[in-house]
Amino acid sequence: MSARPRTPAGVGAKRATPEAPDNRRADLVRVAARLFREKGFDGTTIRDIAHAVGMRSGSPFYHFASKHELLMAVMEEGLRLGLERTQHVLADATLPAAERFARLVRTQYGILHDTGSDFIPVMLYDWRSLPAQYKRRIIELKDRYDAIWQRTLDELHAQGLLRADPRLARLMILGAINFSATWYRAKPRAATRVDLDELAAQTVALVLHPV
Amino acid sequence: MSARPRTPAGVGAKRATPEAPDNRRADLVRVAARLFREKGFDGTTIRDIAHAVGMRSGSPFYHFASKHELLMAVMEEGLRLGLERTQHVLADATLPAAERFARLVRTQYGILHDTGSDFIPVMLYDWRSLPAQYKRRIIELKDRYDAIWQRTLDELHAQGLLRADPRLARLMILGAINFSATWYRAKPRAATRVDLDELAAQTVALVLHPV
DNA sequence: CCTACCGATCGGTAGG
DNA sequence: CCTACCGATCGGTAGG
Repeated sequence: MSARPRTPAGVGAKRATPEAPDNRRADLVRVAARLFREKGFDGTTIRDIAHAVGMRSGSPFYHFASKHELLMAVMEEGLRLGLERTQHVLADATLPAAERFARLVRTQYGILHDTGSDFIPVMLYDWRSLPAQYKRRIIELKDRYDAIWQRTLDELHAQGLLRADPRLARLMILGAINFSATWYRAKPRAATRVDLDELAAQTVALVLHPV
Repeated sequence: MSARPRTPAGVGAKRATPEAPDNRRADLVRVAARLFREKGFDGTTIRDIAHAVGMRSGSPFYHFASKHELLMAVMEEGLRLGLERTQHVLADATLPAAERFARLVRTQYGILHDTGSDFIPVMLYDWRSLPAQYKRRIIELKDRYDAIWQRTLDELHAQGLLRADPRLARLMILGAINFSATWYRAKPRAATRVDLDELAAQTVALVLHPV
């Protein structure tokens, strides 16, 4: 009956080992992301999450005041990680806009489909379940995300490489990519397999109009 | 206790008025679609649905064996209606592929956003909640839907108007359109308003490469 | 289609 | 972080 506690290794440490300070909370967020993605927010119980990290059913409430707060933590973590990866694409300021765009697209596919990248799909598909008061906070982060894309798309439009209103283009392109969360599987029948590099290249080919 | 009445439309019909034969079932499907779309399948109770059509909480089970069967009916109705509208676009065989494509796109936006068109969004966002046994039936209809799009996209690709693998193009284009279910509102601040005609035109501009 | 109801589940809490 | 538990909700059913 016990697959449980995980003795604190440190001397007087209460819950944090020196090597991994307070990673129980992080465990909960990561596992919750995976389960929410698989079964949805409503389809996942606190008990599911607790047991998946070796806790009893009441214990997650020691780390989170409510199930909704855990949902918000998942989304926040997703945007934090996503922003980091996305901003990294812009580090090289000498890159032509078209090349920068190709990397943004590839990065977004990674954010959706890399192993352990369950946070953003949860945000996309369980947005409805997030209480309004938490939404504001997440929207703030999401706006910074969008702004990065918008700058590059505006450039492409100015260069004549993008033939649609840049704001709508952003919504449509991110829509096309994000929707892959509903159909893309890393391991389909080997024959039909498309990897993320190929998928990204095809996305670029679809929307960029060479001059 | 099989819940399978279906009033015979004939002489001794029990609950059906002459003007509206057996429209209680249809009422349930329509109202369920709206509520599922707004609050999700798990976020909507049978009581919500029953009360919205003026029934008591147990009565929907006179028409549907389970909540899941009601969900399937919603999706089935959506695909039936969607297939009808989509096939209608193909009626004029003389239309050039590009024009046919433009109409397919516009039709799909209508299917997502016209008043009362809540069925397909439910399919898109609550697919996870449909039991596997029902999925097969819905997938069959969905495949016919996809096939219509695929034929037109294959033509566009052959004509050099579409610069991506046609199968991936279908997934990406329908993704871009379908994702509008998450952000498009018919009545935003009047200034930023985009109507469905404009949205469709911009989508075509984004992906078609004029030769 | 209604009344009356049940069994199970679930988020959350008290107290240690 | 665990034990033990509660109140509410919910899908579904019996019987008319």
